[in-house]
Amino acid sequence: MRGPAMTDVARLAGVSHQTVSRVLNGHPNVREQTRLRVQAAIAELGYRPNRAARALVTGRSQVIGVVAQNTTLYGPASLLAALEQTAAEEGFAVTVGSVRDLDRVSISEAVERHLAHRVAGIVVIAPVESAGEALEHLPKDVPLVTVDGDPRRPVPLVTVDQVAGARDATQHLLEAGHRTVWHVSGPADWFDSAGRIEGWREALRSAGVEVPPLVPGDWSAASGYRCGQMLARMPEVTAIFTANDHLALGVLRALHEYGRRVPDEISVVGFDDVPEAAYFIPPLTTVRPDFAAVAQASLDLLLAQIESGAVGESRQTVAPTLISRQSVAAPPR
Amino acid sequence: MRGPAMTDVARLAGVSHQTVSRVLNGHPNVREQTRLRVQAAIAELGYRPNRAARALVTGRSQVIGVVAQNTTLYGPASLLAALEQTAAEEGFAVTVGSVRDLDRVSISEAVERHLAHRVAGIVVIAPVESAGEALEHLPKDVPLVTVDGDPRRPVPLVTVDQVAGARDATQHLLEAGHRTVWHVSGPADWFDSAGRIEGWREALRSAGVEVPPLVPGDWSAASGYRCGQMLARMPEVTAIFTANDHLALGVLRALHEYGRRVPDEISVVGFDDVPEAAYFIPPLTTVRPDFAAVAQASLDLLLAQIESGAVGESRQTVAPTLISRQSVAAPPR
DNA sequence: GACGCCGATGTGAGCGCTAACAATGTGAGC
DNA sequence: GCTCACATTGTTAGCGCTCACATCGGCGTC
Repeated sequence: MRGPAMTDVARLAGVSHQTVSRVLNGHPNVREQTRLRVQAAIAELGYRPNRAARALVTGRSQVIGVVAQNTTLYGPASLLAALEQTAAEEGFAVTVGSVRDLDRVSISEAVERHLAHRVAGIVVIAPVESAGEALEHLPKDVPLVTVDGDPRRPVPLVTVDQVAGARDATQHLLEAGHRTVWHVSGPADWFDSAGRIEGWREALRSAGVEVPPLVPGDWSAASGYRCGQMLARMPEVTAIFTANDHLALGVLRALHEYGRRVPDEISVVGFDDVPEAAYFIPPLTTVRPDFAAVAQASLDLLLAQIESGAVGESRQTVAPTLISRQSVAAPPR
Repeated sequence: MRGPAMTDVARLAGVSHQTVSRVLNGHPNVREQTRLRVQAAIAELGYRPNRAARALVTGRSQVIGVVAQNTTLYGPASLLAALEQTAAEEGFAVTVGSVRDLDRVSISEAVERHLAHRVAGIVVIAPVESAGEALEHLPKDVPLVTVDGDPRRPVPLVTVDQVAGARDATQHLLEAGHRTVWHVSGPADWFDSAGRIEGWREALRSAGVEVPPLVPGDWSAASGYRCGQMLARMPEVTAIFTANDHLALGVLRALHEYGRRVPDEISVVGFDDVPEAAYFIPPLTTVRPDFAAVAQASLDLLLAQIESGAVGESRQTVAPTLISRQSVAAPPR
């Protein structure tokens, strides 16, 4: 019942199994004619090399493990998909090890599970404070890259340039003529949140503008709605930058309920550019991170580590793009 | 550099490697005292069994392959996450093999890739017509379950009861007093679409009500917007059931632009209950599929096949729930 | 007290592959 | 014609594990 093995192919092609192995791995010193014969035999038998056997002998499988928490959120889901796509192009499979919490124990366990499978490398999507510590106490002998992780830790890191994105968004609102910009943030322990807050503050400060108090949310439309209910009743608020699009959606609804028109009275800018953002009421101006680029960069870093054997420490930042739609206008006079 | 192997543990515990194996696999005939000694040795060395070696000798790894197309969409992403969660509880890892198109060649390739890794079973998320054929021509010797696949094919299948969900949605609108219900559908080649269309038609027919022409969309908010622009200009339209929430979002925006108030003039019901649906303007009444239940059912079916060795043929249907919010009201008089 | 039985443990083989080395064949160079 | 270098192919030995079977005691039984 088991499929054909290398020896079966070898027998059919009239060569040794080692020659079959050489053909499979693109070894140079194989005569063209032999190669063709082997390939014909492979095709005839429908032979597929057994990855498990290869992994056993080489000590590494062509699999990359991804550790992530909530792959239902738009960001992580997009990233995961992009990672999978990119990995496939490089001949790697991806296994997901999702995790209930991003604390030290959970992450260690997920990583250990991946190690048991002898993955070639691990990508940890570790966007929160609590994950940072875990990463420094991991086995050092496996290639590892962090995505959206702690910028201060000495671990290879790829991340969207949150600060730049937030600065762009805030500046965009200031340039539209607003005296200042309010910010509905993500959860306090997320680096993404922190970066976006920093970019927002930076933009306001360098414009010499008063920095209003932070309005803390938690990524969800629900919390955006709650924050929006508050902001809607403050007449001095004319511009809001939310840490993601779903927060913006909640804010938009609250503003709508309070009869505050967007963008005539209040302008709103989001972050993420979820596919539906263009169909919010009104269409949302937002900042689009390039998940494909993040995935590519992560994989490049990982593959470099895998090939060199050295554990790197570089970090890469991917710049996001401001997508201008109709939720921003000049403030009412 | 390689971690400790079974023999290292055996040596430390003063037993044979086979006894270690027995402890690891929970074999009954091991003396308690021996078991403890072995476990102590495992802990001391930080030993992790090499899955690749086990996969090699057993011919099956504790991995489940998932084939899916677009894991960025809310439905597939949720399903994947649920599948991963459930599999982890059963001691299985999940590898994703995403696929550009759901045609026969792409699916076969993805399945073959999984087979090369000797996965224990495969879950194919195959919601479109073109995938159906591929599934009948797959190797029969690997446990396989289809999710949201072709109800007419003789393949194990788990699916959300689209028909029932759509019927509920439509009936809900009829009960609110609407004379009939229009439907913005998903793409024609998706089974989900077909089921929802069927449920909608069924509900209308059994209420003895005229069935209006179908308005075909493609899941996206963009197409919902286009359809909405058309429906907004038809005074006789008072109730719309859209095949998913994003379509509904597009429809809502179009209606808003045309000044048609929801739900005062027109009621709208969606499908999926995306987390933001409660924060649409107005909050969307929708149908919530139970992804966790689908994942559980798929895995149960798969594990049953894995254990029995037989390729099953059962199918399971998971009933969705209507979530009532504010986008539905009685029609204007 | 010899016998058989059963629970606990050890032994040897082999899963399918790659890495290292050995053994050919082939042609250039003298 | 013979040697040497090099390209091509074969041989052997595991990788770390499980499976099938062998072995070893201790127990109850007659």
